[in-house]
Amino acid sequence: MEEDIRIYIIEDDEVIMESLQFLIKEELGFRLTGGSVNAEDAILALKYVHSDVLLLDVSLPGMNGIEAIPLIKELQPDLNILMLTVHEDSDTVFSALRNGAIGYLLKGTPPNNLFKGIRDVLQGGAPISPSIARSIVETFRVENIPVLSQREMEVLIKLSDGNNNSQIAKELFVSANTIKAHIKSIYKKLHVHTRAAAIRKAMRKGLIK
Amino acid sequence: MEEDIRIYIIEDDEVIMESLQFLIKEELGFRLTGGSVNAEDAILALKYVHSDVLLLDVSLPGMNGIEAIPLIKELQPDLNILMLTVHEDSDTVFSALRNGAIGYLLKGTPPNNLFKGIRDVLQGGAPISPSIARSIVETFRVENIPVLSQREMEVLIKLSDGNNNSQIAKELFVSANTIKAHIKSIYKKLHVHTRAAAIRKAMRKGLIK
DNA sequence: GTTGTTATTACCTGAATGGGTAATTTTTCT
DNA sequence: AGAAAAATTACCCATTCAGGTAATAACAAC
Repeated sequence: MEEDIRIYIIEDDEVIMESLQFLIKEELGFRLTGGSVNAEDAILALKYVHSDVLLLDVSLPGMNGIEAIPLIKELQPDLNILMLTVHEDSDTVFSALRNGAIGYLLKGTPPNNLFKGIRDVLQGGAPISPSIARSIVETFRVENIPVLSQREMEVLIKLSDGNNNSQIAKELFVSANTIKAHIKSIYKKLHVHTRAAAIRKAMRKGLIK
Repeated sequence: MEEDIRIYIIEDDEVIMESLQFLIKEELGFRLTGGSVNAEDAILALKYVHSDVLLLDVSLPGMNGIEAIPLIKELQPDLNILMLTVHEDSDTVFSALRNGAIGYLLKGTPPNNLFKGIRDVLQGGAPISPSIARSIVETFRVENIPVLSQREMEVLIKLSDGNNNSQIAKELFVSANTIKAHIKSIYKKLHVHTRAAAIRKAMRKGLIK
């Protein structure tokens, strides 16, 4: 009773795009959620379409795939990004990984390897050098420590003390509406939607003790 | 514009009790919130009376002062407990400190020292060996790790993931009311009143990661 | 065999939260 | 000087939370 793996594709080459779409549509356990021919369009679409895996071409017209990664991660932090590349150029791959991609697939790879790579990701692996690559990735990735403004930090700390919005407002001599605004902003930066989750994430990231 | 320091006394010796009550009533900046002649009565009263400092006689009829400490701490975790003792018996003092008392006052102490001792506490000190005692206390105190039941832990973890009550209810196959009950119980054990504070405390205590 | 803890559910109420949108002011960076 | 980011406030709305009270059942401890 597994759910389909939802896949989104960003690829400008028509032939490759159609071939990938065809393969995914036909393969059991996979579902296509959409596709774009450039990063800019994709970023607009990805605000609304949620997927498990993104196949992202490295070379795109306009913004290239690697530049797009952090922007996409902003939208969907938990989306697993796999780069699509023609040859295994280590510089390219490394900067992709450093930016937040989880692995890469070679464009010439046979369908079965492609599917295996995608399934690997969902099981916590990283395609191509399955396990080792993953640990390298973790090491190299620049720990995306969210930057909260000074004011947001003050709010966060009081939040963690168990204060509610109006209590914080009083202590900081501003209106409760302001505190709400700050908290919304904190949620956005930490990618959470509740106070409880915000505190946990903030503690894990070392923002508060 | 300082607020009065609110003091509660538990002392079975009538003479000493009256003498302390008199002193506190007369002294500027101090206010008596109540008194009991034994721990059992006090525990009932302390459910309703909030104070800053509790003067607690070591030797009491029935439950002694030291045994009473953890029970009182359950009711008012932030209450500063000062033991009243006749002689500086280190065993007694140490077990009091280990149980959660913050310091001790000798019964023969002149009024001014008494007041100073109490003021010390409110300023983060610990009477008798003002600063050093404090750090010793912290070291010796058995870290009262709250014991959450298995079910409460499950709820806590899901809470920290940012789930709300009804989401947790679904995942655990019980009603949202049940989750509410568990969360209330968690709050009681952790001495908090909000989710945010619960998460922080739980993380600090190592209950969750 | 009674007492205590845990788990479960329910109902009520007022307060608080999270999300959306929008606008102004101040700071900061370029 | 002009653009971008941070801080401020406001209003609306539906949902959620926190606290209080209460009751039942299962199970362990004493």
